[in-house]
Amino acid sequence: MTNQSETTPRKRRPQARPAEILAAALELFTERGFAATRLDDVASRAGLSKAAIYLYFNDKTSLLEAVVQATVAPNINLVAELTGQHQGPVAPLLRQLLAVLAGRMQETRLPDIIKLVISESRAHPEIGRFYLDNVIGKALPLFESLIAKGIASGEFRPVDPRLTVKCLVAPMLLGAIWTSVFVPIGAEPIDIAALASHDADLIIRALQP
Amino acid sequence: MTNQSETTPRKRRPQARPAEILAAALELFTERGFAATRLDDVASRAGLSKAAIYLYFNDKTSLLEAVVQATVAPNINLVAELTGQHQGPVAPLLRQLLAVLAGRMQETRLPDIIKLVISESRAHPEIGRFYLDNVIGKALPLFESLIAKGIASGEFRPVDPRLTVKCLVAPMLLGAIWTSVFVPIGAEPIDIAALASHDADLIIRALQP
DNA sequence: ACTCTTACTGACTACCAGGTTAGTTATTGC
DNA sequence: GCAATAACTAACCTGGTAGTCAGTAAGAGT
Repeated sequence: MTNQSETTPRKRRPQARPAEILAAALELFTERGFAATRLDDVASRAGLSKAAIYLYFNDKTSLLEAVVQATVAPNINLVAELTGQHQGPVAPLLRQLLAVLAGRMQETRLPDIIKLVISESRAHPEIGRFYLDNVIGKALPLFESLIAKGIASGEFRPVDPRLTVKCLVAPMLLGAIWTSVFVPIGAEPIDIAALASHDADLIIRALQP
Repeated sequence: MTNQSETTPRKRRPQARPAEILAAALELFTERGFAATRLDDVASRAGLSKAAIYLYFNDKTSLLEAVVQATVAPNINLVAELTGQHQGPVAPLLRQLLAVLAGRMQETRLPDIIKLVISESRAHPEIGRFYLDNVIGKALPLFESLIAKGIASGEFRPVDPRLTVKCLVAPMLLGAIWTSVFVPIGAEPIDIAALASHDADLIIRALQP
C-alpha cells in the first residue's frame, strides 16, 4: 500500500483515517447491505472523497473484509480468555460464556456482522472462510472440550459433545438473525440475555446424569 | 434445449413457462445469490429470452418473491397438519416434527431459501415479511402451544414456552445456515437429522418435571 | 388463404457504481 | 522561501445489467 515508513513524525492528519472509513463502512454495510452501499456514500460519511478510500483500501471487497475483521477480532479470544484458567465444575462457566456472548449480541453490531457474513460469503468466500476459521473453528472446539471435560469428570452424562455444542450455541445464532433480519422489518425484539440464560438452564439440566 | 420446438409445440408451453422460469431462478439464486444472478442467465437456463420473463413476471424482485413463495408454501402447513388431530403425550410429536423438518432441510433447497430470505430481506422487506408472517409467525406459536399443552398436562415442568421453543428450533436454523453458507466454502456437512434427534432428546429431557 | 392473436426475441437504452488519473492543496525539511 | 511530498479530490472512463420495444414466426379462426 502506501509507504509510510517507521520514521515519519510528519503526519498532517491522523492515521485515524482508516478507522474513520471503517466506521462509516460498518454503519452503511449493516444498514443497507454490502451491494447496496455506494463507496461514494461511505466516503461522504467518513468525510472525504471516494478516491481517498483507495489510498487506504485496495477495493470494495477489502473494505468489507476489514470491517468484518475489525468487528469480530475483539470477540475472538473472548471465549478462550474466560475458559483459560478455569477449573471446577463446567456448568457455571457455560452459563457465563453464554451470558457474555448474549451481552455482545445486544451491545455491539455483532448480529449485523453475522448477517453480513452469511449474506456475502457466497460472493466473497474469503470472508466466510475467515469467519469459519477464526470464529466458528475456534469457539466450537472450545465448547466441545468443555462438554467433554464435564463428561469426563462425571458432572455430565455421556452425550455427543459435537451435537450438544451446536444445540447450545444455536439459540445465540437465532438471536443474532432475529435481531438483524426480522426486528428491522417489524418483529418484536428478543431479549437475548434471557434466551441465553434459559438456554443454559435447559442444556445443563439435560446433561445431568 | 435448442430443439424443444419439435417435441413441445408452442401452444403447450405457456402453462409450463412460469414454473420453468421459477425452477431456473431458484437454482441460480441459490447458487450465486440474487444480485449476482443476471436475468439473461435465468432466461437461457429456462430456455427462452430475458424479455420473455417479463411476460410472466413484473420485475426481478417479483421473481424472487415467487421463488420464495413457491419453495416455502409446501412446508407452511406441514407443522399444522402433523399437529392437527394429535392427542396424548407431546414429546413424541415434538420429536417427529423436528425429524420431518430436518428431512426437509436435507432433501430440499430450504436451507438456501432461508439464506436468501436472510440476505435479501433488507433490500426487499416484503420477502422478509412474507416469511415472518407465513413461516415464523405460524410455526412458533404452534410449537409454543404444544409446549404449553405439555406443561398443562403435567408432562413437562413449567417453563417459558416462548424461550423454550426458540431453543428447540434454533438448531434447525443453525443446520440450515451451516449447509447453505459454510459447506459450500469447505466446512464439513452436518447430519441435520442427527442434530434434530439429539436436540429433541436434550430439550425433552430438560423439560422433565 | 389470410388475417388475428399468442408467444417470443434481438437489439437497444438508460443508468449506475466501481475504479482510475491528472491535478490541487497543505505540510514539512532544508 | 522553496522544493519535495503527503493527503486529497473532481472528473472521467468503463463494464455491466434491468428493463423496453419494435418486430417476427407459429398456430387458430374463419
